[in-house]
Amino acid sequence: MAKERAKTSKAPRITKDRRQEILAAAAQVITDRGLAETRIQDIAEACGVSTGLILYYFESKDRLLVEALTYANDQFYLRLSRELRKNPSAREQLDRLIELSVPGLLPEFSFLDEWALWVEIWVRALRDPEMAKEHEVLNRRWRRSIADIVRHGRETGEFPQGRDADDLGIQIGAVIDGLAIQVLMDHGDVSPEDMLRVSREVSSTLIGFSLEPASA
Amino acid sequence: MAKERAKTSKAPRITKDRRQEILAAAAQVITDRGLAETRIQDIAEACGVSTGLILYYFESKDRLLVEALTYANDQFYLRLSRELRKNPSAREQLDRLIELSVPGLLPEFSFLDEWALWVEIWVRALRDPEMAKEHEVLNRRWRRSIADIVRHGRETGEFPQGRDADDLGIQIGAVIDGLAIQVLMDHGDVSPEDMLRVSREVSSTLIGFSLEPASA
DNA sequence: CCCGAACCTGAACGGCGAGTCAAACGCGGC
DNA sequence: GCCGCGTTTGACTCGCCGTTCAGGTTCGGG
Repeated sequence: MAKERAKTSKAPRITKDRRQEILAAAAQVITDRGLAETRIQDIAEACGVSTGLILYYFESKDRLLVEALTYANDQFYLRLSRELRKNPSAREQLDRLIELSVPGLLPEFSFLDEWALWVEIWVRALRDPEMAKEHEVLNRRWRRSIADIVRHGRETGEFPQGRDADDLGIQIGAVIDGLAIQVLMDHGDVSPEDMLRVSREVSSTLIGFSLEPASA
Repeated sequence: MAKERAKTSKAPRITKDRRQEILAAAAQVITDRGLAETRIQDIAEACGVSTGLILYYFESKDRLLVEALTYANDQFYLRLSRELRKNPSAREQLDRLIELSVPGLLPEFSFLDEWALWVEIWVRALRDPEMAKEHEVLNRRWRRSIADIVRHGRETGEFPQGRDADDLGIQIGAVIDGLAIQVLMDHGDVSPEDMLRVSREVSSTLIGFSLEPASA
C-alpha cells in the first residue's frame, strides 16, 4: 500500500528502491574493477544514471563503498541462511557452508568471487574505523554460522562433544579463509576441488567425526 | 671495486644503495598509511628527499609500490630463514615459524604488521598481473618453508609419515593466514596468544605428532 | 682547474575525479 | 491546466597528485 506498482510497469528503471539498485551496482563494479579503481562514474554507468544521482543518494563516495561492501556480504549471508535452513542435518549444513565458500565452485551463486570483496573489506577495515566496525559484525556473523552448526550437530548427536564451539568457529573459519585466498589467487596449486576436500577433511578432524569413505 | 667507499664516510645519507633506502621507506609508509593512501610525497618525506628523486630511481609509482611490497616480504623471508637455520629440530623450527607469523607477538621482528602488507599484496595481485606474478613466487616460497620443515622432521623421525608434505604446507599455511587476519583485525576475539596456541594445535594434529602437555 | 656524469631539487604541468549546483523533468494533487 | 516537490541531469569547479623538466650540486678523473 505504500506504493502502487500498477503504473510503474511503464517506468522500467524506477524500482522500489533506487538506493539498493546503486548498492548492487557498486558491489558489482568493485568486484570487477577493485575498490581502488572504482570511480563514481563507473557505478553510475552500471546503473544507467548520471554521476550526480549517486551523490544524491549517498553523502560521499566513501560511505557508499562501505555500504556496498556490507550490502554484498549481507546478500551472501542471506543465501547461506536460506540454504542452511533447508537442511536439518548438521553434517550436510557444514558441507553446504563449505561449498558456498569455495570460490567458483557453484556458478549459480556468488558471481565469481564473494571473496574478492572480503579482501577489500579487510584492507579497508585496517584503516577505516567505520569499516572496521562493520567488519566486526560481518566477521562474527560468519564465525557464528559455523559455531552454530557445530552446536546443532552436537544436539542431534551427529558430532561428538569436544573443543569449544566458538573456538571451532574461529578455527574452521580460518582454514576456509586461508584456503579461499589460495583458490582466489589461482596459481593452479589449489583448485576449488582441493579446497573442498581439504576443508572437509580439516573440519571433520577438528570437530572429531569421520567422513564416510565414499568421497570419490 | 665497482664503488669505493673510502670517501662516502663524509656523505651521511648516501648509502650504498639509495634504491633500497626508498624501498624500505615505501614499505614503511604503506604499512602506516595503506597502499591506497600512499603518495609519492609521503615516501619522499620518509626518506628526507624530494619527490623528483623517487621517480629518478623508479620509473613509476606503480612499479615502486610493487617492488616495495616484494622487498618487504623478502625481508621477512630472510629473517625467517635465518631463524630456522639456527635450529636443527623440526619441531622447534615449526614453532619458530609460527611465532614469527603471529602479528604483534615478537616486538623485535616485523614492525607492527608484516601481514598488513600481505593483505595489500592480495588485493593488488587480484588485478595487476605484475603483482600476481610476484605473489606467486612469494606464496610458493612461504608454503615451501612449511613443507620443508615437515620433510625435515620426517627425516629426523620427529614427525610421522602421513599426508603429502606440500599439501600440509598449503593447509598449515592456510590456517596461519586465516588466523593472522583475525588477529590483525583485532576485535579481541582472537589474541596473538590464541593464534599461537591454535596454530600449534592444528599443525600438530595435521602433521600427526602430539604436543607435550607442558603448554601452560 | 675544468669538465662531464651522476645525483638531486622543487616548481610547473596536466589530467583526473569527487563533489556542487542550477536547471530541467515528471508526476500527483488541487 | 497549473503548482510544487522529489528526482535527475550534466556541466562546472576545485584540489590533488603523478610525472616532467630545467636547472643546480657534488664529485671523481684528467
